[in-house]
This record gives sequence, C-alpha cells and structure tokens, in this order.
Amino acid sequence: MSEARSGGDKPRRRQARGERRIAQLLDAAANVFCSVGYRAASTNAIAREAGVSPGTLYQFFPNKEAIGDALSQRLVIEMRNVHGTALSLDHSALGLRELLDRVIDPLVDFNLENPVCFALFHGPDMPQRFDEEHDLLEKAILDQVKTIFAGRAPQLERSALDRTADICWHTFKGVLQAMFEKEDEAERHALVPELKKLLYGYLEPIMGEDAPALRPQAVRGTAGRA
Amino acid sequence: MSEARSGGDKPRRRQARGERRIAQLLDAAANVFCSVGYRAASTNAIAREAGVSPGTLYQFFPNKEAIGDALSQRLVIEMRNVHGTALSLDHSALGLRELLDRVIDPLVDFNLENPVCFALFHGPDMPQRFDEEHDLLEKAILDQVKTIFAGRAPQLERSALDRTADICWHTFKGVLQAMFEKEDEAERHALVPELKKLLYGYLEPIMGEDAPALRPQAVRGTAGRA
Amino acid sequence: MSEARSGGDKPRRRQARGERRIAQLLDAAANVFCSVGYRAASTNAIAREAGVSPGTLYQFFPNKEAIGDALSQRLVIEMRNVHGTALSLDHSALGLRELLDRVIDPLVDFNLENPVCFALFHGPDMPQRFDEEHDLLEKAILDQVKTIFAGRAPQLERSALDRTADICWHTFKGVLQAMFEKEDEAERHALVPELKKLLYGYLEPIMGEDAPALRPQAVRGTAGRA
Amino acid sequence: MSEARSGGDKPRRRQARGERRIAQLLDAAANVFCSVGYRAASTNAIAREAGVSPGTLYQFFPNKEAIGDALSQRLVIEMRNVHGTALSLDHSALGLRELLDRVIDPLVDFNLENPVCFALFHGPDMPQRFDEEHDLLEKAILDQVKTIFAGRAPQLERSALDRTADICWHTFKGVLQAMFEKEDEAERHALVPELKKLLYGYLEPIMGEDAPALRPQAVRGTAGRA
DNA sequence: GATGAATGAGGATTCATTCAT
DNA sequence: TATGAATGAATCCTCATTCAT
Repeated sequence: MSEARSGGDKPRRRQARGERRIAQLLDAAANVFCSVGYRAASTNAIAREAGVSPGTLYQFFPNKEAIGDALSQRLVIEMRNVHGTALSLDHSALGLRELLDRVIDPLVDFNLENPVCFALFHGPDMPQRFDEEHDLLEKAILDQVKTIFAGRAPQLERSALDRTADICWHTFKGVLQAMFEKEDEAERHALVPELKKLLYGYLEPIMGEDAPALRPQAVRGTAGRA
Repeated sequence: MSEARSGGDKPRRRQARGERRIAQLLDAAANVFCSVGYRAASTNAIAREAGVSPGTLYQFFPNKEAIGDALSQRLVIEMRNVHGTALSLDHSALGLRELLDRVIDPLVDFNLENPVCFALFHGPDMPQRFDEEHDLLEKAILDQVKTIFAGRAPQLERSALDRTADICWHTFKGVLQAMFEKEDEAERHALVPELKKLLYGYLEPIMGEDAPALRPQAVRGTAGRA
Repeated sequence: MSEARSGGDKPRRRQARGERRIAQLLDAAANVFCSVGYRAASTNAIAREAGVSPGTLYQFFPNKEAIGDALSQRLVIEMRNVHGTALSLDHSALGLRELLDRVIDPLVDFNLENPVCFALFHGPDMPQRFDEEHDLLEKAILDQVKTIFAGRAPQLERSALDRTADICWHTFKGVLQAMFEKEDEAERHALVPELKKLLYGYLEPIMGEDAPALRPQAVRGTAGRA
Repeated sequence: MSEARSGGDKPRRRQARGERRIAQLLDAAANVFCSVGYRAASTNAIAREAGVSPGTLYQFFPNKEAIGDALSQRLVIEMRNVHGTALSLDHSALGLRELLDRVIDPLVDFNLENPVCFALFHGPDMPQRFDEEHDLLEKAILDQVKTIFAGRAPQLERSALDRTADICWHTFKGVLQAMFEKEDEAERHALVPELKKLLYGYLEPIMGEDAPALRPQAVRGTAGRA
C-alpha cells in the first residue's frame, strides 16, 4: 500500500508529481541562492519562492544542505552532459583554434544560462564546496582537458600539464565572472572571442595550432619556447 | 614617530588602545571572514578570535556590517598603496614582459598576504559588495591599466581598450583564485609565470613587446596579428 | 456563527488556530505590560506568559512594537464600541446627572476591566504613544463629548468648549488612576460617585441640570457664575 | 590624605565639586527620564547628557536605581518645601476659594517647572514607585490636605475624608497631565482656573466657602447639600 | 577624580526543523 | 501529501557595571 508499485500507474503519477515538486523546489533554490547566496538563503524563502509551505519542502529534503546537494548534483549532471559533448568527443583532428571554439562555446552558454553554478561553487559561503560530486566533476573536467592537452603536447610532463589545465580552467572562470558583471548581453558575448584569444595565445606556444592527427611523427617541442 | 605628536596628544592617549583594538578586531574579522565567509561569521566568533568580549566589539563598530565596511576600507587603502606603486609609476620605458613583472608581482604578493580580499569582494554573500569604495578602487585600477595600455596601443579604440583591461583583470583574479586553491606554496608561485605568459600572449599581439618610448615614431597595428 | 462562512473557508481553517494564538498573545502582552510596563516587558516573558515559545510569538508579530500596536488597536476597537454606546446615543432628553451616569459607568467599567489601557496610553515609556489610532480615538471621544456639551451649553465658545471637555476627560483619567491605586474593590467603586459629584459640580454651572430638549427656548447663562 | 578633613578648605572644595557633579548628573537624569522614561534611560545616556564619562557617574551613584532614588529624594525635598509653604501654614482664616488659590498655584508652578516628577512618579515603569520617600511624601501631603479638610468639615468621617482628599489629589494630577499635553503656554495656564472651579465645585458642598475661624460655633451638615 | 575601554548577562529576533491537522 | 503553526537554539546587539590608566 505504501511505496507500492503493484497495480498500474498510480505510484508512477505520484512519483511524477514528486519529481515535479523537486524540480520546482530546486529551481526556486537556484534563484534564491543566486540572489543572496547559500548561507543567506532561508529554507522558508526557498519554499515561498517555490510557492509551497516549509513543511512541503522538508517532505522532499531532509535539510537545507540536501537542497544544495541536490541542486549541485543536478547541475553536475547537466554539466556532465555539456562537458561530455564538448570534451569527450574526438578532437584529435581539430586545429587548436577550432578546438577552443568547440569547447568554450557550449561551456559559456551553459554557465550563462545557469548562473547558480557560480553562486554554488565559489566562495567560502557553502558547506564544504557542495558535494564532493562537484569536485569530482571538476576533476573529471580537468582530466579530460589534460587528456586533450596531452594528446597535443606529448612532451609536457605531468606537473606542467596539470598547471596548464588549471590555468585554462581558472582563466575561463575568471572571464565568466567578467561576463556576469556585464549587464549588457552584447558586451557579455563580446568577451568570448577575447577569452579564446587569451587561451590561444597561451596554448599555441605549448601545443601549436595543428591537430595531432595531422602532424608528422616528430613532435616539435614548441613548449621549450616558454 | 608615526601618528599624533603635534599639538595636544591628550585626546589621543586613550585612543591608542582603541586603535589597537580596532586593528585587532579587523584582523580577527579578516580571519573569520576568510574561513567561513561574511554571512556565517558571527560577531561573537570575531570577538572571540580577537580575544575580547562581544561588548567590546560593539564599542567600536555599531554592527556587523560596519566591520565589513571598515575592513573593506582598510584593504582598499592598502590596495591603493600597492597599486599606486605598481601601476602609477612610469612604465613607458619598459618592455611588455618587464611591465608585467613589475605589475603582477606586487599585486600577487599583496593578495596572497591578504586573502580576505577574495572573501570580501566576491560572491553574493556580503551586503552590497562592501562599500562603494571598493568599486571605486577597482575602477581606478582599471583606469590606470587602461592608461598604460593606451600608451602602448594608441590605435585601440575605447571599447576595445575597456575590454582588454577587463579581461586582464579578471584573468588575474581567476589565476589568483587558482593560487588560493593550492595548498603548496611552491605550486602556488609556480602559477605566477604562467599568468605572465598568459597575459603576455594576449597583450603582445595588441601592443607589442617594445616600450613606447623606444619605438620609432610610427607605431602601428601589430594587433592585426591576432 | 461569527467569522468566515461565506465562500471558501479553506484558507480560514488554519487561521483559526492562529487567531486564537494572537488573542492569547495579546492577552499575555496586556498582562505583562500592565505589571512592568512596555519597555521592561520582554518578548520572551510575553511568550512565556502565553505559554508558547518565542518563535511562535514572532510568527504572528514582526517585533515587539507590533505587539503593542496590535494590542493598542484591539483596545481602540473595544473602546470605540463602549464609547460609541456611551457617547453617541441621544442624550438630549437626559438630565445632567443622568447623563453622567450613563456615560461614566460604562467607561469606568471598561477601564477597570482593561487596565492595560493605562499602561499603554500613558507615560513616555512606549514608542510614540502607540499607534496614532489611539490619538484619533481620543480625539473622537473628545469630539463626541464636545458635541454633547455644545448641545447643552450653546453659549460656550469654541475654546471654552475645548477646555471644558479636556478638563472632564483628564479628571476622569485622574480618578481612574486613583481607582487603580486601591486594592479594595469596594473602595474603588466608592470613587465613582465622587467622580460624578466632581464633574457635576463643574458642569452644572456651565450647562445646568436640565436636558436641552426640556428647556424653554431661552437658555440661561449660568456659566457666568464662575 | 583621602577623605580627610584635617587641614583647611581643600576637602570642602572637593565636597563642593562633588555636589556640583551630583547636581549636574541629577539634572541630566531628569532630562533623560523626562524624554524617554526611567527604564529606557541608559546610564550612558545620562552621563553623556551630563557631559561626563560613564565611569564618573558611577563614582557618585552605585547604580542606576540610586540615580532615580537621589533624584526622587531631591524632588521630594523641594516638594516638601513647596508643599510645606502651601499646605502647612495656617489656612483657617481663608475662604475656600482663597485657600485653593494659595495651595494650587505653587503646586502647579512647581510641577510645570519640574516635569520629571510625572516621569518618575507615574506608570509602572520605575522600580517600586521610586523610593518610599515619595510615597511618604504623598502620604504627608494627603495628610496635610486631610487636616485642612477636617478643620473645615468636622462632620466628615474618616473614610469620607480620605476619599475626598484622594479625589482632589488625583484630579489635580489629572489636570496637570492635561497641562503637559498642551504645547502652548497660554493654553496651559488657562487650565488652572478650571481646575480651581472643578475643585471648588466639589468641595464647596462639603465644607462651604467660609473659613472655619469665621464660623459661628455650630457648624454642621452643609455636606448634605450634595 | 576622571576617562573610556572592557565585560557579560540579557533581550530581540531569525531560521532550520518538527508536528498536528 | 500539504499546510502552517510551533519550537528553541543561535545570533545580533544593548547596557548596567567594572577596571586599568
């Protein structure tokens, strides 16, 4: 009778309603987190924003942190999709410039559409960098980046590789932050080509423009230039 | 040697203790803000960290926000010094690489020594981006950066100049963030040369390596390379 | 029988408990205000007196002042009823003595049953003489008194009328205060006839004993006696 | 060396300074009590009003209540003077009207000049009706009033006498309150004759107009008139 | 004596969480 | 399930009072 899956679609429908409620609540939480930050976001405010009572919120989340966790996880899943598409495909045939296009554009788009990422994943506001999921994700992202970089700059040793990826990732986030600070949509997007120039100027000396698939066997150590 | 000595120092005598207390409290606040953020920092925690009672804190600051304000202001003053030295001197005879050295090093040093800057001036946690002073400071910094850039890339039009400075500033902050995430001192500082390479790679195509003072009369358009 | 019954009573169901709580809290507040005054009344004490937790109090009142306001308003409403009945009916056929009976008795009764009126509406203790509502009420009361007086002493000019009403009102309050200072119920009520004598002695020379409806057209200016 | 009275006038002068300080502080306290009441008056505010530091205040008063006590006592002394002059002299030769003049005028004057009396001696704000001194004083005043009344209305029995005096005293205070509510000096004083009429109208039926010294031996029963 | 900083208990208020309906 | 009232610990802040200078 409870938690049943015996008969037809009744539990299904319940489940469905629950899912909707959860989505609703997470959306509300995202909004509230965005405007006031995690700590200052009261669960009551989230419930109000979602148009439900506090009690209802606690029907779905055991506590405030769980809301952040769930939101974080949802974002991580979406990010995984976006980054999977952007990073995990085969880039070995692309030129560096094209590679940057393929990777940066979707990431920028996703982040601009989900500003809560910044609210959640930055600053000392939240409890332990929400969910190790996110750290895992960042690690995964960096690993993918490193794999790509390793394919294009085989001569790089581990530590240099790490550092390079790290720099790119934080530069990306820094410029993203710049975008959030612009009110004007046009100005925002005008930063994208600059970001690409920035990373291109940094990476080209390290790994060259050419796709690894097109290169002769001999790797030219352009990294030595730095 | 410093502070009051001319005229009557009677009204100062007592103040001395007070001034020390204020500094003490601001230091404590900086620590607490750093570790848990502004919102989560309880005034009692700050007082405890400073080794005084809550009442004492309120003898000097009317409320919690005022603490953030005062800390912010203190940082702004220190930043003004550092940036004044770093940015306002005559760079016209320096090569771009040298310029970056002269500017980036002190800024990095200052920020690593005052990590509270990041805690205070980022995220939606604090009330109104603490004190418009800071915004003014950022604007001033950017203006100085723009002045330098304009001297080296006279062909740049206003909007491009703005964008270029903006990108540099946020890249700087992004890499700074990366530094904060490293536990290891050596790894931290290993990011500095990368930051310089990054910015050099971005700026060189725009303004060239040469100092403006050393250039032949005709300066032109190396930006075209990008 | 009273309250919601038309239309949807769904939003009312819950409210019922709330309304009861509010009344309960106001009663508690009245008690506490009475015994220690507004300022010294702690919200926790009020909550305790009402048998609820501090949080519950704040579910219904945003702050301490709001409690005073609400209580004030409730009293004003009740006073309006009592005074409406006492003052707004037609007194033109009553002798002065009977008039005083009809007016004074219910007012005294009400005030003895609601001693908080004195606690709230006197002294510099409370924020801005709680709610302009009360001032409006006092003004309304005085206006009604003046109307009655004007009907009985048409020769009185405005300023004298104002003064007469004022004196009566404050005398009433003064004697009320005397009643509050008596422990003994009998002694308390023994003051009522004295109050009436007092006011009769003051008013009779001004407006005579006779009801205006019963007087011949000529009005005798007994006020001149004073 | 301390507290000495050995030598000449040094301790005198000290004493004198102390007295001045105390007066200064009591004046300040009177002001603050008047504007915000006893409870809301912070000792720091009183010290500030007096132009001294909190520490200094506590050099002269062990605690806040002591300030109220001292102020109360000072007022009581002054009141004793005023009332002594007004009430304790021989009134047996005066007519009632003249008696009221002699008594009411100085009392009104004193109270208007010392509004703190109202702040201190009314309402539930202060700790136990400040100092039994004041209660004693009130009792003394009432006793004097009763003595006078007894001389003029020998037929009155004890309880009626008490009540009569009580009524007069509270009526006086009620009208005083009315005076404090007027901004305009002229309006204020216009209430004095009304107060006299009021009391005259009340007392005349009880004790007649004539002074007891002038009456024939058989005095009786004018009270019956009321 | 005077000063102003220091203290800490107490009071107002918030908010995550629970519970009765 | 949904609701909204209930809870109480934690937080910000005040203020009577004390203390070092």
